[in-house]
Amino acid sequence: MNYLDTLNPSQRSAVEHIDGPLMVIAGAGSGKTRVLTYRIAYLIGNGIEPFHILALTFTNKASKEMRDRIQKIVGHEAKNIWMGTFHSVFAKILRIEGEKLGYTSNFTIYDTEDAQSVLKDILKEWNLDDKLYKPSYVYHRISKAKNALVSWKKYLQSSEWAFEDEKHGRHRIGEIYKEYASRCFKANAMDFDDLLFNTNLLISNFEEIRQKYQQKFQYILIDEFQDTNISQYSITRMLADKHCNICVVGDDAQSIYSFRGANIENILNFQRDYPNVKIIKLEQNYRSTQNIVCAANSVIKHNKFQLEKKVWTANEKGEKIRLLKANNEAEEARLIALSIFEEKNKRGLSNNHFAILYRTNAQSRALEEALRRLNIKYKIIGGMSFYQRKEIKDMIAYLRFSVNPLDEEAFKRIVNYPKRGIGENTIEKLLVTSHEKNIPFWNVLQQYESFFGKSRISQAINEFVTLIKSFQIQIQQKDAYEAALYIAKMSGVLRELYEDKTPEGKVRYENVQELLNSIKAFTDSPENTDKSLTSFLQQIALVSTADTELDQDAVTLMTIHASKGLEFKNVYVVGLEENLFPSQTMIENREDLEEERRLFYVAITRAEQKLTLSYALQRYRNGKLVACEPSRFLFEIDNRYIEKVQTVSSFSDFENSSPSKFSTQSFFSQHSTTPSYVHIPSPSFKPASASELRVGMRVEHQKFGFGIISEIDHNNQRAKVLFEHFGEKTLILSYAKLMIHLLN
DNA sequence: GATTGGGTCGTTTTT
DNA sequence: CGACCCAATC
Repeated sequence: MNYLDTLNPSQRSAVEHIDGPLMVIAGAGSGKTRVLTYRIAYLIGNGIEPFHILALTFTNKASKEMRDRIQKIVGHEAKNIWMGTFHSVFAKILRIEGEKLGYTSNFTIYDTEDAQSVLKDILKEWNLDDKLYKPSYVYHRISKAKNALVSWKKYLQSSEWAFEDEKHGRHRIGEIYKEYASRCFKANAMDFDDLLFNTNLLISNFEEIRQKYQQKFQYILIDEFQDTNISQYSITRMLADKHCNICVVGDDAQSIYSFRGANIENILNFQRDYPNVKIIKLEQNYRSTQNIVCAANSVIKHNKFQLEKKVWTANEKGEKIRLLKANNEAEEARLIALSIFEEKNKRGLSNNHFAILYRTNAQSRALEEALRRLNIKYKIIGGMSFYQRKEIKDMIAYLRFSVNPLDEEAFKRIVNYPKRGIGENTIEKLLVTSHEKNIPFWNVLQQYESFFGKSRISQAINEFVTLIKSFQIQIQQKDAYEAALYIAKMSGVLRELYEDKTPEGKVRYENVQELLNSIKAFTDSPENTDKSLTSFLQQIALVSTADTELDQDAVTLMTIHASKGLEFKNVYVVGLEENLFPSQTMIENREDLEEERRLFYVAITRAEQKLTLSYALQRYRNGKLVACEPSRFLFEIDNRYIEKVQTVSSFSDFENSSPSKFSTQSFFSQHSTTPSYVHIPSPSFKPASASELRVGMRVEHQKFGFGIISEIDHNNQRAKVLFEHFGEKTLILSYAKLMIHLLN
């Protein structure tokens, strides 16, 4: 097996360990994915059947990538490995076995929005103060309980949880939890946490199911183990109970998901639960330069909680880490965009070698604008995903409701969209009757007249019921695509959007078409054996923001959380300001601050060759401009690895630097965003590359901006300039005074 | 029951 | 700045 020869001794011993518990502590960039894939290939090479292997990853993308890589070594057999995220694998199992718990196989998966909407209804009905009982907070609390395997019954009994709630004056959370669980159950729906919670119930309460899956999953592998929660660990432990062939891979220094219930102590628990565990540490980093690795180490050493580990690298020393200071958010974005532009020119890199990482999704705006101005292609991972758009959620709600007519959240979205004359009062009446008499509202709907009598409204409701029933028939008879197409047409959603001729309306129409295309792709793909609509819905409910394809040539913008597991030649980490990163809410708690620092560690270790950090002195928050201080994390990096970059960052800096380097000239242009030409000031100046020349500009003594040279035309002594502006959104130029700055 | 306008409010990270 | 909620009208 020649692929083994490419491994170092630690990696190799991890790969060749077949039986018994194994824990791999893998530092950043130490070839963790490689070890996992080779290990699975090695198991198969040693006669273990692929369908006896269960591999759990953090994102769908990671599992897809791993499956592809295994396939390259072992061939088509890789298809039979059970591989996926915790949520997707257990959703699959629940579809098969869920009846034991009272769910049907076409249960709905409620996303965060659906779940919070259920909670909102309860809080409203119970007249609870929605400041004290914010749906997001209640949801978080219930989620936390579920992930710690605390049922609503236990929650109500436990003094510990009640104590925590009473401390904040929220003594009714237990009751809300109970009501919420009951409503989800009646809707034949599970939220994200239920997928794990119910799997736990299934495996612990049903002997025959436990044995069945213990027998099936003889070899279990878990990636990103540091980010698993109690619920996830409990499932895998029960599954591994018989054969004890469980291999976990993780890095305590990269545990960044405690807000989702991730429990870093699982690493310690694992050693306690499996005393004969073999522990292997992967400490050589193959990804980054020495400077980057050392800087990362100098940061993480400030944390108290960590396993002993020395990450090192044999790579070259590399450049120092650059630190940029900007006056404000917009300028920070400009500096980054400019740096990418110059870096591309200087080293012939392409867009996909760059990533910009930030703490919160909202930070992407300024960056987008700056990149657009320089015509640099970019893509944003996360933020508002395709499936979260209103028109898509509406369309999906039709599909969901047709598949599962108990799905209350889907019902509420579509019952009066497009308009049918069924208003809020009617819906409210309907749902109250359903809850009070304990009759599924789908039944109330069908017998609306016998409850409320004949009226214009009952007419509308009957038509709606007939419509949905026709959809149900389509679903039974046709594949997912044909059924969905029928539903899109007959429901009136397509027509409604088609008739909207505003630009946004057109985009929405196209988006729904795009959704239909993706359903077509789903039914056409030979990899999907189950082509039902149910199966499609299940899959899309669990796609994550990090699953987006990365291969097109664009600069990647994303949160640090979404960047886990990825690597880029050049990385920019922006917004390093106190109260932003580390975030304000994290600063109050010492332990949380450690997690925040791990987040910084993750950000740094994404970079292969060049790392740039930046912060702004002013930033907009709540629409107000506030002064910012540099992040405490910046002071924790050992000075040896940092270079502070003096940037020409404002017009006055520009004007005050050495006068001999300037020349002024008049300048005419139609519009600021179109490229313009400027004359190169001194005939003797022959810039070797575009990046050696910058242009500053002043209009009417106050508006100002910078341009950068994108092309040099030596024959005509002129250069093409792309202008960008700050201070004004659009600036139509009629006359400007230019200052040409020669960097050399 | 639908449509419009004004006012308020808030900001972490995600399966 | 924008998303969301509520009250006042058609």
